[in-house]
Parts: sequence; C-alpha cells; structure tokens
Amino acid sequence: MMKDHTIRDVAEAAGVSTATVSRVLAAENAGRVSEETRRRVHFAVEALGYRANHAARSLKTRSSRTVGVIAPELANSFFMDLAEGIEGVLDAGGYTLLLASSSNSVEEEKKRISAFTDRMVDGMVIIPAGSSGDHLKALAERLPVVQVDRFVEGADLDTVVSDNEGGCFELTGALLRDGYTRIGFAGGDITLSTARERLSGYGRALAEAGITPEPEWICLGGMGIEDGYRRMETILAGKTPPEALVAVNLLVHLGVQRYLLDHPEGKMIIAGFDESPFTPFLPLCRYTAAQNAVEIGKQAGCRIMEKIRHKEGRTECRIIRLPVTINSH
Amino acid sequence: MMKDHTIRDVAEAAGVSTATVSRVLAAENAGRVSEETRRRVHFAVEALGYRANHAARSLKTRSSRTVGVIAPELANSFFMDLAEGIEGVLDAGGYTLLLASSSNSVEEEKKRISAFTDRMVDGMVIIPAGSSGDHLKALAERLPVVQVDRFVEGADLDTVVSDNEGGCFELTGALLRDGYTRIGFAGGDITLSTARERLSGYGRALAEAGITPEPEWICLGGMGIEDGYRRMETILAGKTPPEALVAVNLLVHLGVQRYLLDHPEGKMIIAGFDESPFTPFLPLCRYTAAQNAVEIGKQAGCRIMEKIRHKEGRTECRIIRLPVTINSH
DNA sequence: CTGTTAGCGCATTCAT
DNA sequence: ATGAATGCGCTAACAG
Repeated sequence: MMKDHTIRDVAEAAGVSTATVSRVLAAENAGRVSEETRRRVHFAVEALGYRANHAARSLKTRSSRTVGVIAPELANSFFMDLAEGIEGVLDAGGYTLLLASSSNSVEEEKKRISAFTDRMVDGMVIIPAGSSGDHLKALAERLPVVQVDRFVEGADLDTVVSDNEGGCFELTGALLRDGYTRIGFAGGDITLSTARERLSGYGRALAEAGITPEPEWICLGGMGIEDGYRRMETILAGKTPPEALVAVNLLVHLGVQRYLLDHPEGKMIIAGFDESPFTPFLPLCRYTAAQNAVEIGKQAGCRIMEKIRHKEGRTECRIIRLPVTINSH
Repeated sequence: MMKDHTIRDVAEAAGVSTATVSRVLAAENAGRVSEETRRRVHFAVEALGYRANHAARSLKTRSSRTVGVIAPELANSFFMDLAEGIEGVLDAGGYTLLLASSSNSVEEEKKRISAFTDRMVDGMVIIPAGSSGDHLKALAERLPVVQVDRFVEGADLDTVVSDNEGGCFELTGALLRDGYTRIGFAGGDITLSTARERLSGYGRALAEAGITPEPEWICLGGMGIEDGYRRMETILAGKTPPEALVAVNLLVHLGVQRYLLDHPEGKMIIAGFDESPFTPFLPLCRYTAAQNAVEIGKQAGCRIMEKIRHKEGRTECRIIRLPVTINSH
C-alpha cells in the first residue's frame, strides 16, 4: 500500500522546491513555470501517486472548491434532478458538490448551513425549507448564494425558479377550454412561494374567464400525499363540488387520485403541476405542467460558479424564470 | 458582521491557553479540565460565536468527522431513502454525510472515492456502480467501508442488502399459488448482484414447483424504464408468451406496464420487486416485494459508525440481510 | 523563472 | 489541571 506523499516528496522527486510544485498544481493560473519544470513535476506527481491534502489547502486558501446544496429532502426526485443538474455544471468546473437535507425544517437548514460554512464551501445553492429568509440574507453577505425552486421573503438573492404562475395559468386555461367551469384547486402550503404563485395563476385564469370560484373549491395546507388525500375528502364534501381540479404538485395530485381510487363515486378531471414517469397511469389526469428540473439545476450551477469565480459582491441579483411545458394525457 | 474568531481569541477571552480550549472542545473525551475552566471556555465560545476551523482540525487529526456516500444516481428514491436512513444515524453520532453520484459508472465511482479520500472522510458507504470491486477492496484497506444494496465480487466487505433471493422466491411463489404456471422474468443487469439474486429466487421457485420455464420467458439486460419497455416487446414476441411476469425492479416493472398500456392486447399479471406510492395505479400489478430502504440505510449507518469508532481493522466482515415484505394489490 | 520563509488554526506532546 | 512549543501540508509573499 502506497503511503501518502506530501508536496515535499514531489518536490524532492522532481528536484524542485515545494513552491514550484504548488505553482504547477495551482490550476492553470499564471504561475509562471518553465515547460520543462512543469513536465518534471507532473511526472513526479504521477510516479508517486501524489494527491494534494485538501485540508491543508483549504486552511491556507480559505476555499475548498466545493459548493453546498441543501434540499428539503433527499427522497424527492424533483429535488434530486435539480441536484444532478447542479452537479453536472460544478463537475465541469472542477468543483465538488456537497449535498445535505434540511428535512423541511428551517432549524435543520440553519444547521446545515453552519456545517457547510465550517467546511468552507465556496458557495451554496439552497432550496429553502421555509419562508423566513433572514438567515439566508445574512449568509449571502458572506458568500455566494443562489436559491432555487422557491423564493424567500426579504432577502433579494439570485434565484432560479419555474414560471409557476404562468404554468398554473395555462393548466387552468386548458381545463377551461375543455369546457369546465367549476374548477377547484388542491393547493398547498402558501408559506412556500411555489404554492402561492400557482394559486395565483389558477386565480388569474378563472378571473380572465369571468369565473368566481366557490370558496370551498380552494383547499390549502400541506404538500404531501396524505395532504392531497384529505384535501380531496374536504373538497368533495362541499355542496357543489367542482368537476375538475388543479393540483398544486405531484404529491398532492397523487393523494387526490388515491382518494378517488378509494372512493370511485367521486368523478373528477385533474390537471396537475409536475410530471413523473408514472403520470400515464394516473387515470384522471388530463394535463400536466412539466418543470425542467435538470435545467433549473444547470442554471443555478452556472450562476453560482459565476459568482464564485468573479467574486461578485452584491451585484444586482438576477432572477431566472424557466418555462414549464403543458402536456395532455 | 461578526469576524471569524480563532481558538486563540477564545483562549484570551476565557483567560486560558489555546491548549485548554482545545481540551474542552475536543468532544467529551477525558481531556481533564476543571469544571470552572470548562465553564469559562464554554462561555467565551458562546460569547464570540466561535466555530472551530474544520480544515485546521482535519489537517491535524487526519479525520473530518464525515462519511461519504456514493450512489449510482441521485434521482432514484430508493437510493435516497437509503441515504436518508444513513444520514439519520450519522447525524445522531455527530457525523456529517457527504453525498455524491457515480452516474452508474465505475470510473466515476473511482473519481468520487478519490474526492472523498482527499477530503479525509472517516468512512464510506457505497452502492457499487458495477461488479468490479478491486478498487473497493483496496479502499477498505485504508478506511472503513460498507457496501449496501449490492454486492461486489472479490472484495469481502461489510454489506447490508435485502433478501433478494428470498423476496423473489416469494414473489414467484405467490403467482404460482394463484395458479399461474407460465411465469416469465423481466430481469435486469446480471452484473449486479441484485439482479442475479432475484433471478435465482425466481428460478428456485419454479424449480420447486417442478416447472421448467421456456428460455424466451426470461429476458435480461438494462434496468431502466426503457429497458423494461423493450423487454416486454421481446417477451410477447415469443411463441407461447407467459401469462404472468416477475419484474426485477420498479423501473423495469414500470417499463413493462407502459408497454402493456400502449399495447393493451397483451394481457399479463405482474409481480414486481420494489414498491412506490404509485404502485396502486399500476393496473396489472398483483404483488410487490417492498424493501425497507430506510432501514437498510440505518443498518449501514450503524455499521460504518461502529467501524469508525472502534477503528476496526480487518475484523471479519459482517453481512446483513434484511427481509422484504410481500404485498398484494 | 524558482527557492526561502512564514504562517493558516488547531491538537498534542512535554513540562510544570 | 494547565501552558508553551511544535508541526500537520500547503500557498503566498518576498527575494534572488
């Protein structure tokens, strides 16, 4: 087994000083070194199987060539598609991704942020767990931050999100064009910007059609499967239940369909935000608004890399909105 | 904005030496310090908002209190359930999880491993991307390693996996008890231990029932949705297609059902390994074998923590097999 | 273009 | 029980 070599070993093997080795290895920056020396150093590195000590480098440079990503949960393919999009960009830029879960809790999110700053990540991409963003604002004073998928109040940060309002407007519009007028909204947690924006798009579509929805057609709350299930129960309990429904996200959509599967007496046409490989099997699903999660991730990855590279201070923060695709089934 | 304080600042504020601060902060080990001093140090730490420099500590101790997890892909809820199981255990033990994707490539896996060792992770949990495991074996010489979900050849490593053989035996048995005798197997990549073991369980069930499957009932290959789709095409093209089918995993299962959705003339009852919240909507699905991914993760987390704590050298490696649950639909 | 030197912040002997 | 001194491996001035 090959002992761990240090930069000094490489220096000796190549017959140069450690500073020279460091210059050769320090990226393709302007560390002026003769071609011959460079070659010898590289050779020694190969021969010894040298790997730079990351901790020592970080200690010295106060940078770790990593960016931290915090998602509300790991077991959510939308978030992970996002993460993979980010990872691709970072990889290409020689950066490594650190991934952690906030378990949908702002408290946990704060802990993760601390863990990441302790590890001297050069930047962070965050899918905020909640709506309070003071800690994110404070964080952004210290290092590059990009928020994705969701907004947070009171912190103007670089942001990459889908066009939730427009998407839900279209989704609702598709149902309207099919002739439905009594359209409900199986909504979500309005402390999340996504849920608010989607509700807003739904509302605008109805308004433009001159329709005033019954209050009991609109049902808000959590955004999990169980929430969708109970939400459907509530909506069907109204006097004049809607004949069609817009679901705020995939999980609520799934819960809604599960309820309808268990209680087939309730008929309903559904247009749902988000898509999945399983969507073709959801019997009541008529339309979906597909987000391009990987692309969101890529954009976020590019943005964070830009900010890191150019050490952008508080430049005006950019907000990127990506379109969604309406599909019919 | 609060400047970053060092251990020296804390020492001064508390009127002690840096060595003492270090002793107080170095976990709850036997660093003998008087209660009074300890109190003063803690107070100073709080007052200054001191956070130890992780890089410096790692450089000195050659440990980072992190464990790396490598999954073949992030956007796979089975792997991420696993990861969350691991994370829970690590968290409780004061360790941090680093997560990376090998993109189903052994080459990428090697790169990730290097990135992790560079970062001085104290141990690694790996879902192997392929069947070649020399690099894993070599890795295990250097630090604690646990492989999960899948086996790798030629490296005896600590392992946590589901009872794939038994699960598939039961799954097939359930179909047999329903009276089906012509049962096919929409299998997967037999370089993966999971696919091999499941095939084996299927074979044993048929053998015990005295049934010899037609060769064309068994179809192997990739383990994605598209693979399942094409696999179904192949299986139905045989002279005497089976009347029921065991699907090696969720993705192949999904692909199979998608084919059958597009070609309703093919009838088929399906028993599939793995489950998902969408399973109730798969019309042809009769049985599933549900793995407890979170539990696998927990076990793996516990095992890696044990090995790290006790600096277990090459103790005999333990293989943990977790049962799966057969559900009918 | 290259070598010498001086820390980065911490844990850890070795004294006391 | 505590302090002083040393060095982990690396990069960044500063010289030459």
